[in-house]
Order: sequence, then C-alpha cells, then structure tokens
Amino acid sequence: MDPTSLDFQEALSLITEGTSVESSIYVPLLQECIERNSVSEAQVIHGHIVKIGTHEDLFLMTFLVNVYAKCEAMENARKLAFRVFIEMLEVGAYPTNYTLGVVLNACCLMYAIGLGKQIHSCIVKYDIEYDTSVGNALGSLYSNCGNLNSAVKAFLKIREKNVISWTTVISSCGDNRDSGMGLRFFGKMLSEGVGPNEFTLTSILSLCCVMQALSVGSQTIKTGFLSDVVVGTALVNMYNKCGSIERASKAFVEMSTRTLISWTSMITGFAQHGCLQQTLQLFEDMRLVGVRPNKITFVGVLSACSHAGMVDEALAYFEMMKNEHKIKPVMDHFACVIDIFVRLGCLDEAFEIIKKMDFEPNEFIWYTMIAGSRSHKNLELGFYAAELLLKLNPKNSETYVLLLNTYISAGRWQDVSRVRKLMKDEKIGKLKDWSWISIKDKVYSFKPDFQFRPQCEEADQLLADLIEKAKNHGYEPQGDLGVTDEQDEETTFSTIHHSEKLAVTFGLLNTSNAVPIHVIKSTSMCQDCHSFIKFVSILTAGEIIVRDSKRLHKFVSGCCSCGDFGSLLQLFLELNW
DNA sequence: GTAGGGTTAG
Repeated sequence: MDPTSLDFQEALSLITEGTSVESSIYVPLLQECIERNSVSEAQVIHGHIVKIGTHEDLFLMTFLVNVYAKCEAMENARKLAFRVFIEMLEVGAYPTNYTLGVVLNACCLMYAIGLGKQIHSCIVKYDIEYDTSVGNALGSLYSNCGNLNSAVKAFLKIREKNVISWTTVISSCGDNRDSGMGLRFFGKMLSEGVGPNEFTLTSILSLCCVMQALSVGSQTIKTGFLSDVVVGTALVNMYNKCGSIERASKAFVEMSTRTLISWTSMITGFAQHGCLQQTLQLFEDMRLVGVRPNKITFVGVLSACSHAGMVDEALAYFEMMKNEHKIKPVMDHFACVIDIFVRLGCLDEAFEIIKKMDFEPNEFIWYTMIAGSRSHKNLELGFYAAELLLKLNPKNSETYVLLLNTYISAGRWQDVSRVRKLMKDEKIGKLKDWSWISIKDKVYSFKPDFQFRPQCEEADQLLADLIEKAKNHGYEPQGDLGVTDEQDEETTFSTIHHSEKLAVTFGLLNTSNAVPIHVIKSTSMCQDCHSFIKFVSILTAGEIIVRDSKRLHKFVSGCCSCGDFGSLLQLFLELNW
C-alpha cells in the first residue's frame, strides 16, 4: 500500500494500530498537524517515531520541533518543542544548522529571548553565525523581540545572503519603525543583484505606507507579483495609508481573489477617509459574497460611523456583531462607540458605557473623555479622566500637555503646579513635535521654529500670506495666548510655527497643485493647525493629507476626513515649561 | 524539507 495515498485520518489510524509504515509518511502527516493546529495528533506520531526507534533521524526530529513550535492550540505545545530539542541532544545528536534555526524560530514564536540568547551563544561557540538559515532565524528572533540592532548585526554576519535574509532584515526595519533603513536595504539588495519576490514586495509596500512614499511603492509593484493576494492587499493598504483612496479602490477592484483581510483593508480605508456610504456598501458586498467579517472589520465599520456621527447605525452594527456574528466586543469596539457619544456631546452615555464594560478602560478611552469633557464644558469629568489617564500613562509627554491644557484653561493653578512638579520628578521631556514631508521620494523633516530650513525666507513669507488670506476667510488663530499663573510663570502658546505648518508650506512651494501634499507628524495635531490647514485646502484648492500620531486627516475643500468635529484635538501643543 | 509577507479607530 502506498502510504502517501492515504488521507490524514487513515494514515493516523495505521500508526496508532502500530502498523509499520515507511518513514516518508511522517513529514506530510506532521505538515498536516501544523495546518490543523493539532498538538494531540502530533504527539501520537511523535510517540510512534520514538517507539520504532526512528527518533535518531535528525531531520524528522527537527521537523517535530517545528510542528510543536507552530501549534498554538495548547499552551504546553511550545514547551514540547524545546523538550524534543533536549531529547535530541540527550541521544547524542549534534544539532545541524537547520535544527538550530528551527529552535530559534520556536524561541521567536514564544518571545523566549533569554533562551534564544543562550542558543545564540552556542551558535557563536560553534562559529556558525555566517550560516544562512541560522543567521536568518537569529534575525527574525531579534526583530520579533524589538531589537532591530541585533537583528541587523545577525543579518550582516550572514556570508551568503539569500532573498529570505534580505526580506527578513527589510521587514525587521518595518516592524521596528525604521522605514528609511528598510528602503536603503532594499536598494542594496537590488544593487547586489538579488531579485525581490512577493514576500519582499509585501514588506516594501508596508514600509512605503509609513514613509508616505507612494511613488516608490507604485514603482515597486511594476516588478510584478500583482496576482499574489497578499501583495494585492498590501498595495490596497499602501494606497489607503498614503491617502489615495481612488487608487486603493482601483487596486481592490482589480484583485482576482480577495481574502477577509483584503476586504477589511478596503473597508478600513474608506472609514479612515471619512466615506461612510462606501464603507457600509463594501461591508454589505463582502457579506453578499459570503465572506464573514471579523472583529477588525467591525472596528472599521464602527469607526466610519463615529467619523460621521451616526450613533444609531453604530449601535445597530455593534448588536449585529454580537448577535449575528457571535463576536465578543473588545476594547476597540467600545472605544468607537464611546467616541461617537463624546463627539455628540453625550458624555453621560459615554461614561455609562465605560462603567458597564468588562475591562478597565485604556488610555485612549480616557483621552477621548478628556478632550470631550473639555469641549463640552464638563470640567469635573475631565479632571477625573485626566488623573486616571496620568496613572495609566505616566511617562508620556502628550498626557501632560493635555492635563496642563485642561487645568490652565480652567485656571486651576494649584493643579498646574502639581502637574509641573510631577513632570520634573518623572523627568518628562518636551514634546517632540516633528513633521516629515515626502516630495518626489525625498523626505524632508521639520521641527517647530526651525531656523535653518531649506527656502526659509520664501516659506515664511508664504506662511504669513496664507495666514492673512485664511483670516479673511474666517480663520481665527488660537495660538499666542499669554497666560500667567499664580506663580508668575509666564506660559505662552505659540502655534504659528508648529512643524506641520512648516512642512505643509514647504510642500506648497515645491509641488504642483495637482499633487496632494503628504505630511507625517510625530504628535497629534493641535486645533489651530487643524483649522488653519482646512482653510489652506480652500485657498489652494488642493488636497492635504496629515497622518498624525492618532489618525489620518485628509483635508479637501475645507473639510477633514476625521469627522471635522475638531473637539477631539489638542488645544495647544507647545508649552514653555 | 526546516527561515521571510497583508487588516485595528481613538
């Protein structure tokens, strides 16, 4: 009988009956265990391998380590992976490079950095850091644990770097927020004559999202692999994140197959761009073709409702998610619903939801509550939320700016002094307000009041002109308020030279009006910049996209995709403390 | 036949 012609269950029962089978049957069976996420079946096969004495087969045992490492069904499965490795050592096997790679990958999946480092020392001792599979596995271990430096070091030590080595280091850069370095590695890879594959391209598209490097992404994709569903989804996602909803829809429509993730990417894209109707329509289309939404899809749908202020719709989708799709709401879903109530000024309803939730609210929920309390003049609730936020997030400069703004605008100087003292004690630094603009794939960075900018005089003149013109259209600058507290510490707000104003002005000088301006910002936008850029989008009749630390703002004809409520923005961002 | 890819608002 040819064992490979058996189906999984038949083959498994042969093994349990103790029938002798050829060792070639184990690999496809174990492979199927990974797909079925079935630890118990893998254990049956494992037992059999040991029983008939095949356990000295290095390849087979290495594969078994891999199976246990990849099964997430049982908490102990991954511990089994290490036990098999130790058993291998105990029978006197000398681990091959592949074995070490697999074990490192198990460490990576379990975030077992300590154990990974021990194995790394063995690798150094054996002097095999140069080996391709060992180096690649080391690279992904360090990358997964957030240590980009060590990941790059591991990559550089590989003697014969293959496409997987390059892809690993490029995606490490993306995962660890150094897109610039990722793109440089990509350039180096091409110059060394290594051709990218669909895996590399997906990682590159993801880097381009962060960099707003639309044209790098568009050019990259000409290399091919468009038929790959993951590449297609990454492309849709890149266009969305770079603010081009039109190109994203085009890429989405042109895909030959779509997975749940593809649908969810496009739904989320419409939501971020403030297109409620398209979001809901696409959600319906998805259901009609029989793809079941998951919790992330519902985050997209609910956030679209929140941008549009549609509370009844949001609650209906919330119920649909629970009842029809049996998805248990998580914090993200509650946060969307709370956000809608806050935007509409229904703070009590929002607070009721917080009280009824099964979990402790996270910092974003308190952030929303504080901003809403401030704009809807419910100071006590605002202070309450602010103190809770401080407890949750005591190291973040933005939290303190929010708190100080709240207390200063209420004239509560005792609290202002207390917060200032806390900041000193906690060694909280000044907010790092930076903006970047990408023009013809070159990235220019700006910080507030930066004196040595390119085209400084020209840009300042243009900014002054724009402010004047915007004022004629009804713009009321909110910066430059002098506030004196009881300790006579002069606190001034200067929003005129916030980094995004400088970046947008520089963009206007250096791009044609037909091209949208893309700015990325390190903190969240302040109310003044938000309002100013709305006027600029009227004055220039162009599109301006600012991706700040909290959300995407696409300004067209005086409106912003974030819902234009304005109430959930920082009052001012800069304080001289 | 062991290593690398895509979705989460606020």
